[in-house]
This record gives sequence, C-alpha cells and structure tokens, in this order.
Amino acid sequence: MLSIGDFARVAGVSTRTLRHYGEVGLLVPARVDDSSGYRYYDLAQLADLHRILALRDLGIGLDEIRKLVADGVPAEQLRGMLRLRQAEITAAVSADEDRLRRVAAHLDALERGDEVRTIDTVVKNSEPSRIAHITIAVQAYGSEHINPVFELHLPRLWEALVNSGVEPGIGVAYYEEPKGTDDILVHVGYDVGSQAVPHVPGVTTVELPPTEVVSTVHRGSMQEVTDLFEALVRWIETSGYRINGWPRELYRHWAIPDETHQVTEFQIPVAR
Amino acid sequence: MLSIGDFARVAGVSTRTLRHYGEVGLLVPARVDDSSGYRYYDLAQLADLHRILALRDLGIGLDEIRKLVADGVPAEQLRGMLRLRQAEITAAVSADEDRLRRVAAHLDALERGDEVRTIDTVVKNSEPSRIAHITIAVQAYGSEHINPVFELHLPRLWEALVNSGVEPGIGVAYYEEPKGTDDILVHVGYDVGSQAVPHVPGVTTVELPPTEVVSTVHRGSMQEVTDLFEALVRWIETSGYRINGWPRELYRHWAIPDETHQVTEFQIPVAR
DNA sequence: TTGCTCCTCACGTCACGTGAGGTGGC
DNA sequence: TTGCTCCTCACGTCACGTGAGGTGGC
Repeated sequence: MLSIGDFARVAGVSTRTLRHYGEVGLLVPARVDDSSGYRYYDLAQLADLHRILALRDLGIGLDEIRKLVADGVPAEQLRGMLRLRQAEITAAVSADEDRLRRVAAHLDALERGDEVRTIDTVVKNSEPSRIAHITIAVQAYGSEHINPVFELHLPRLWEALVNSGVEPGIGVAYYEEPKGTDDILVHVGYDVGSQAVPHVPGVTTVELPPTEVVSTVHRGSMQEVTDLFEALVRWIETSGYRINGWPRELYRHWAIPDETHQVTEFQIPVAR
Repeated sequence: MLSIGDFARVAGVSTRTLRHYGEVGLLVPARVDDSSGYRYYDLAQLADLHRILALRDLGIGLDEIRKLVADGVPAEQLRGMLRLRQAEITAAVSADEDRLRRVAAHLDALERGDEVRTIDTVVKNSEPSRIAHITIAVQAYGSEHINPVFELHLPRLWEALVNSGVEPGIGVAYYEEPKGTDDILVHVGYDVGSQAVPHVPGVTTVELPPTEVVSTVHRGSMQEVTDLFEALVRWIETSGYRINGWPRELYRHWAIPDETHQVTEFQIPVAR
C-alpha cells in the first residue's frame, strides 16, 4: 500500500492527476481511509496506471480510455482505436505543415518588404453568388484599359437591369485569360441573388459556385492594385496553394468619387 | 453598415465569433443600437477582421492578436511572432511524428501477437536512486543462471546492510554486458536512499541518475520474462527510440513464495 | 400572425494546475 | 511546536458552440 504521494512519485505523475482519475472513475484507490479520507494505492495498480498513461500519451481521451480498460482492452477494439488515432495524428501533422507554409509565406512577404500586408490575407470559402454581367475584351491590366469598361459600359448595364425590374446588388468582376490569345476578358456586373433576369442583349447571368479562395480586402482607390495582386499570387505560391480559377473583385463598398472609403475584396480561387 | 449576420456571412465566420471578438475587445461593432442592442459593422472593418482571422489561423492566441493589432502590427513584432510560431509548430509536428511512431509500434506488437501487452508500456523519467549492490558475473540470462544470485548472494547483502544499521529499501537489479566478453554482470542490491553505507567488502554504492526510461510493470513470477524483455526492446526500436543504458528491474513488491502478487518494474534507459 | 434575425445569459468543452483554507501524524 | 503530507472545494484554462428564453421588424 502506497500513499498517494509515493504512488505518484513512482509513476511520475502528479497527485492531482491521481485524484482526477479517481474522480472520473478511471483508477480508484485500492483503499480510502474512512476518517481521514487518505487514499492508498496497491502496487498492482501501477500496471493499470501505466496502461492509462500509455493510452493517454497516444492522445486518447480519458472517456475512451475508461471504456477500453473496462472491457479489458480487447485486441480488436484496441487495434481500431490505434488505427483511428493514426489517421487523426496524420491529419494533424499535415494541417500543421500547411500552417507552417503559410507562416513562411508571410515571413517571405515581410522579407521582401512587399508593400502589401499579406497578413490581411485569409483563406476562406466564398459565398455562392449569381451575377448578371457583360463581357469586354481588353489588351492588358492597368487602369487605362480597365477604366473605360467601368465608366462606359457598366452604367448601361445598371440601367438595363433596373429597367427590367431587377435590383442590382454589389458589383463583381472577374478576369479571364483565354488560352491562345493575349486578350483579357473582363466580366463585370452585379450580384442579382435569386432574382429572375430577363433577356438583355449582351448580358449573361452566371452562378459563381462557392469555392475555396484566398481573399484580401483593399481600401481606397483601385489605382496601383497591381502590386497587391502580385503579392497575393506570390503568397499563394509560397504557401503551397495552387491557383484554381479566375481572380475576382467584389466591390463591397462602392464610393465614387470619394475613393478613399471604397472597400474592395480580391479573391483568387485556390486548391491544394 | 452591415448587420452582424450579413457581416458574418461576408467574412465566413459565425455571429457568435463576432460577438466574442466584441466581448474581448478585439473587434467592436462600429455602431451598437442603443435601444435594441443590435450590432452594426462597417465594411472597412472587414479588413480588420481578415487580419485577425489570418493571425488566428497561424495559431496565435486572441490576447496576442489584440496586442499586435493595437500596436498597428509593426513589422518587427510581427516577424518575431511568426518566427516563434514557426518554432512552436515545428515542435508540435515532431512531437506528433514521435507519437505516430509509438502508435505504429503498438500496432506492430498487436500484429505479431506478442504475448506481452506493450500497451502497458510508458516512457517516463526514472526517479533518481542510490543503491548498495553486489556484482556477480553469469553466463547467460535465464533462471538457472540468475536464480542463484538472488538465492545465495542477496540474502547475505541484506544481512550485511542491516547489521551496519542501514535500512534497505526496494530491491533493484541492473544487467551490464561489458564489451569484449560474453559474461553478463548482474548488479543487484537495495535502494538505500540518502543513508550512509559503511564499507562492506564486495558491496558498491552507486547513484542511478534519473534518466528517460521505457518502463513496463510485470505481475507474477519472474520465470519467462525473457519474452517480455524482447517485446520491450522491439517496441523501443519500432517507436524510434534508442537504448541508452543497461536494463533495470525494480522489485516494487517482493512476495516470496507467493509469486503471483509480486510486482516488478522493468526499465530500459532510452534516448531519441 | 408567422418566420427571421437579433439579443442576453450561462453552461459545456478537456485534463488537470493552482491556490485557499484546514487537518492529522512524526 | 514546526514541517510535511494529505484533504476538500473551486476557479481558471481557450475560443467559442449550443441551447434557453425572449424581443422587434417585415
């Protein structure tokens, strides 16, 4: 018979741990003194405690351990638990390795002194959206090519939608680079939710399915967002993701002419 | 201005999370309605939230994040945090990989149907101990060689100690295999704690320093413990440890002649 | 009037660590 | 009498998830 302190010392655990295991019925003292409440353990219980500690070390919860030892640790059940834990730990390792790459990507962006704070960048699932848009081909990115699309064509789309009884939501654009040409197709329009959109020449309605995206929020003017875009692409590559779709811009808060209050979300679909 | 639900949807978090961030002062709504208590967020806060989520994703605690964003996320401080997290995650990964090897070692023992339940095996730090022992050379393990040591020589050691006024603690043995010979040196004696041991011919007092050991508890007779010992060595090797000292036996509960209640702890010093 | 969104508590999670305040044997 | 060990509460941990019970606008 050992006192709780001696037993704890022999096993290399704290007395609090032993009391806790008693409380949850995992390992109750062989004898508890009636008057003093002192706990006494039998040395034979050292084997039981070892078994508990071994299972705990593998990351099995005390509840599971209790069931397991109550059943006498049948080989089949133990094998199942171990296989399960193997899968769980493997998943945890690869999640941590992914995380490690993301940390490295942020550090890399810091080192190269990227203007852009990649630390504002987040990986999330984009909401599904349905947009009514027009499509215009341009020669290159850069405001001298892009601006006309927004200034000439977009107001007409707005008008057409409103005239058809459709209430436009936030502005959305995505940039497609078809193979075999140098053109860039600017698709730009408005979120229309679940509203029916009557046929308007030149206007297409598409569903943007929900997808994993790397997202960052930009405040202010859309001049000079090319740097931000490039930093984002670099972050994606460094962090071990792969670009998996056309980049999008969501004009969350449209504020013309006071561009400083404008809020734009950039999204690039990604996959592992 | 967005309601909490809309803001949550845009950011891809739960409303509970937003309320929590408000509670802890990490991200308070731009406006709270006086009468209804409704929270309203500014779209400009989406960038702040993204930053919080990005840092959280790296495993940084909300408290740390609060300090960081309060200071405007200075590059130096951010770099420090990221480096720290890098080290922490790396440590977590390698701990998980170790764990994975231990799981595999248990599974391996199950597969080969080892008599011995390696699941009783635990890695712990042995208590430091001081023992007074005699040393006898034998030809091989096996009871026909080992038993005489215990039956002939050990009782005399006990007597000598007691006669010298020393109170022997538990029995301890360790088995040394010196290079260049086939002999096995059986060191066997008693724990003497901090008691002074007078000189007795043939008796040596040594400190067994605390060390990381793989330990398992055996109940019953010491016949046929060779299988257990071999399974233990196999477990050690499969689980990625390295044997780092001579194996020990601690006779935690000495019960002769009723050997079924005997409790022996086997320890093998290990390192990574 | 019926859904929908929003509100405020407040408990639960997991395995103990860490006091606080008190008692019994050498 | 002074240490030492042991005892029983009971809060704290971390970032929310999950009801419970209730309210205000379309």
